[in-house]
Amino acid sequence: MAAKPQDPRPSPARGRRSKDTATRILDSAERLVQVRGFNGFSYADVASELGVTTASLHYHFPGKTELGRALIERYAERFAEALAEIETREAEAPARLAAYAGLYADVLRGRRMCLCGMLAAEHGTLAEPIRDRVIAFFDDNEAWLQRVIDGGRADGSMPPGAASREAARLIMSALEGAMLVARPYGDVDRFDAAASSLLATVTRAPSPAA
Amino acid sequence: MAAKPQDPRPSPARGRRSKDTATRILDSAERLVQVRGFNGFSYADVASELGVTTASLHYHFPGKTELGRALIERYAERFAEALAEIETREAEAPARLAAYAGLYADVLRGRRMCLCGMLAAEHGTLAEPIRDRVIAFFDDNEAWLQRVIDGGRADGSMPPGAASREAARLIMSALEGAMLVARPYGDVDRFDAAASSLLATVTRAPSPAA
DNA sequence: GTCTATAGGCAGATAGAC
DNA sequence: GTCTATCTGCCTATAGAC
Repeated sequence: MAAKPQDPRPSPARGRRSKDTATRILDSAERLVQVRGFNGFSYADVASELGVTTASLHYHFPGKTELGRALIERYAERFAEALAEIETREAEAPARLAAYAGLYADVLRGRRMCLCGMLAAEHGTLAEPIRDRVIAFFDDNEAWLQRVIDGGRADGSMPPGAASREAARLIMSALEGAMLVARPYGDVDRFDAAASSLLATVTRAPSPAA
Repeated sequence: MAAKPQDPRPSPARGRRSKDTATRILDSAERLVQVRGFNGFSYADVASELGVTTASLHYHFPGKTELGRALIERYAERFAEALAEIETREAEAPARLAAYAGLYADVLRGRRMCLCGMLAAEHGTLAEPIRDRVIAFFDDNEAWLQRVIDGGRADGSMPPGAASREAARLIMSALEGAMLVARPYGDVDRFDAAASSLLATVTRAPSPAA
């Protein structure tokens, strides 16, 4: 569903050769958006990185909006797969939350911002199809987090507490913010520290007073 | 130290007439950066908003970098004043933290992102003088929060807990992230909910287990 | 201080040859 | 699919008149 029908396979035999052009465009553009922002990169940047012309990019993605749309769709797809993988790998809610934070840390280690966090900052300048998908990404993340929290409370691995929806929103927002702030410092430790103290407060039992 | 010597006052008698041009430029550019990002606005945007030409802007701020620098400096100055005002108005640490979060909520109500949060997202494309000042802004905020937390623990208005520096970083990062995420939704309530559950966890006593 | 005029470059985008 | 060539428009920035 990404960009083209493209079933009549091109030359590289589709086995495990070099990726096709559309994929390489997405890879390059994705990194550029995560590092420089959607308004901070151009077709020319991608083209020169790939050694092709901008006309070629326009063949695969007619406009910057379509490229952006494809970028988020692929990103959200991969993120969803990573979340599913966490659920099969980690049984308990606290470990799942820690692994979730680890996903963010991995992105940050590549000196990148979360794609959708970046687009959220620029949302005032984005076309509607892109805005909509940014929101859908956040909604999906929240829903997953909420399910994890509810599950953890049900099986006793998480203490009871405030509404799970609010907790889910806090976790996602705080991790996005921790990435945002850590990046100018070039300091992943700063993110890790924020993430672990966040998860510590969410995971620990509520105070006796509560 | 903002932009010009400008002591030989111009026509408007400097009493309480319309603001001078440099100030009006800063006001317009500030809003544009907070809504659209530094790479999402142009001199032409500011000029048309003010009914002047871009050449006039270049007289006051030779380049976009100098404008950005002036923008942050003024923003940081005003933020510092707001923090000082909070300290005189609120005696106890929890109230001070709530007022701090209220500052962010006010910005968000104007449909704006924190200026430095926005610039942090774009930091990969910014000139060094701007990057440096973004970091300085965050450092100042963290230092203030840490002092508030330490003070609250000393006077008993805050429970003891993990390192105050980490707590300060978490608060600032989480509030920046809550703004970032809430803005595409156009939903200030979403921010308020995240802020209050954040402050609730920071303000409440640590768990019996801890 | 603000203007007109303009330079010079880069942006996103398209037509049409190969 | 990818290229060359080109368009139009916007961008930052400057020179010089008023």
